[in-house]
Amino acid sequence: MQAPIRHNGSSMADPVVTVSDLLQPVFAAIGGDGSDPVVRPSDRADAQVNGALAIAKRLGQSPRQVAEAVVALAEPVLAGVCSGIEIAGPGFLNLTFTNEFLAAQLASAAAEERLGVREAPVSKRVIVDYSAPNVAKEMHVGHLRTTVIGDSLVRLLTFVGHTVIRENHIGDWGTPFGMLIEHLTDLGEDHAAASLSVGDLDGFYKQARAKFDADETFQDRARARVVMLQSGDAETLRLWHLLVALSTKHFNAVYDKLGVLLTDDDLAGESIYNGRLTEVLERLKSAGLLEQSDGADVVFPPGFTNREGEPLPLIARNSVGGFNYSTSDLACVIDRVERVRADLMLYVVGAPQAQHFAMVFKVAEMAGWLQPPTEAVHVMFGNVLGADRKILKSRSGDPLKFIELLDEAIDRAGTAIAEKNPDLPAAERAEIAEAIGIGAVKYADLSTDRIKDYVFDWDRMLAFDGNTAPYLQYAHVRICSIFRRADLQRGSIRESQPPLLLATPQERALALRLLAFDSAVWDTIDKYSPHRLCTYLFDLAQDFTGFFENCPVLKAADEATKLSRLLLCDTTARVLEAGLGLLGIAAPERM
RNA sequence: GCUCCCGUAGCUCAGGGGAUAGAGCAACGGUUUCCUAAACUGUAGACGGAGGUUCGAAUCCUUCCGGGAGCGCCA
Repeated sequence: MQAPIRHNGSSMADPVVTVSDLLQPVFAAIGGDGSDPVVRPSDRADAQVNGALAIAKRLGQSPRQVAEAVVALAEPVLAGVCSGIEIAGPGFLNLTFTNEFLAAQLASAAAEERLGVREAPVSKRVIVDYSAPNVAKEMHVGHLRTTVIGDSLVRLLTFVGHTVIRENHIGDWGTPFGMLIEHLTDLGEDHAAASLSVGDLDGFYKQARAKFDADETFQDRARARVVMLQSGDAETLRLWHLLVALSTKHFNAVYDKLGVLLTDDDLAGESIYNGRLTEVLERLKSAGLLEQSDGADVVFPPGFTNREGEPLPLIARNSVGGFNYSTSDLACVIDRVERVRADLMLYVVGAPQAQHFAMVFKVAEMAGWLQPPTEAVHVMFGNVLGADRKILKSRSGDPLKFIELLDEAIDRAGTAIAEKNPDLPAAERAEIAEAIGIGAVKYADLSTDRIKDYVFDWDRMLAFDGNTAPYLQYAHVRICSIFRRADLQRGSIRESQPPLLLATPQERALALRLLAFDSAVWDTIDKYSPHRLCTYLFDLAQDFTGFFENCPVLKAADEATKLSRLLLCDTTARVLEAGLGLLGIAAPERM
């Protein structure tokens, strides 16, 4: 058997990557430097190579001839890798891999911790800005996408070797805090703390707002309190800290239940930039960017217009001398570039903010704070809709509370489990209900293209068929079940390294899919689109069940086949678990 | 009015220059002495319209039609 093809000791288990690598010199020889072989997975072969068509076009030659020239050079290079190279259609090459090659690549991937996924060529410092709830407000369904998508991106980027810094840009500053602090003093600290720790942040906020709207003297107190807060009055800051602490306790309860990585160490609220806002203004001024407009200090980035078709400014300081979130976001860019020394900043924030961030990034570029290769990306996303195709609301019309959403998910999952698998020990059931319920919510969110709105549907996300978390988790459970039946440790199969025999179409298909984990992860990272990983995992689960139905494992015809299939099972389980893990979803051993 | 995002099967979604556009639900069939049928499997069904670029377009460009969002001192 041929040794796995590897380069520089780095992981190269993905056949598409390996073959692309091998064909690079062949295409360079025929089409010149930079000719891309364009190797892709294919429905009608193990892989297809499309690059000959592009060369033919550039050289003005017949595609067929170019393809033949490629084949002539490629055959020796791909000896042992491909059992067949066929020219098809206008000039595609259809590749069929040898079983030996696939087995060797898969053995190589299975031997690795990262299951064949390539490490990032350059390790970057990446900031992922996500979740960003508001202090003294209940987290609601509007925070679902940013939290879940951001967390998955953190896991993915970490997995391939980047240094990832999580930043939770909580809304802990601004004019509402005057009214909130005054309401706090009215209630009395102890009473307020008690009521807030029960988790009724919205009630507190609404009471404060109602008082503010109805009572002029309260308004005056609130305004005065804002000034005290901004001037750093010690007592006011103490009360403010109290509000922040009570709120973050609530955030953490949600994060805990949701199973995301965010902790108090990741808090980077708006308030931390407060001391640097005048600096932003000065630096904009010395860069010659600052202009006066209607009494405000503004910057006019090119390419933005307002309703009247006039240039649209980014307002750095308003006409009464106040700063706003544009100023704060600019200070934030400076901080991330100059203090944190980030190479890449991901802002996981909803699509409605697209123009705001485009303007902030543009101004930061103009001021020279944001320069290549440092990059800021607005990872935007659409809304979560209800059955009526409007933004998801609770029965009362308020935004759906995040914590209630999660409780309902766990509750529904628990009911389903009790029904489908009543034999499960009660102690285990609660834990599994959480894995299934939370997984379902996260997967429903991650599995559609983030840019689009999606319709929130309990029945669909908790269904055990289709592109859902439970379906993927079930595939994993079935594998665990096989090993449990056989009373075998999964690790022992791995260590004994039995030869992989890919005799059936289902085994080959499964092996090919397992080897594509690398491409799937990188494709997901390149586009910051977790749904691509979801699609891959769903395909993997389907390939696995095809294998499961057609290829008996414990009752295989002979011992060698059994061991080979056990290794396929183990590797599948590991990829499923790792893949779900990258989405922040647990893979229980039974359900 | 301007700008951005989205229109793929009855429904919910993939595919974002390559061959015959993939799934899942729902519909109508078939499969359990067998590792969890929470599964597998067969049939039927689609690129909003019109132009253009290209050897090749669901994919890129223009335009129109539909849906959503944003457009100066809130965040």
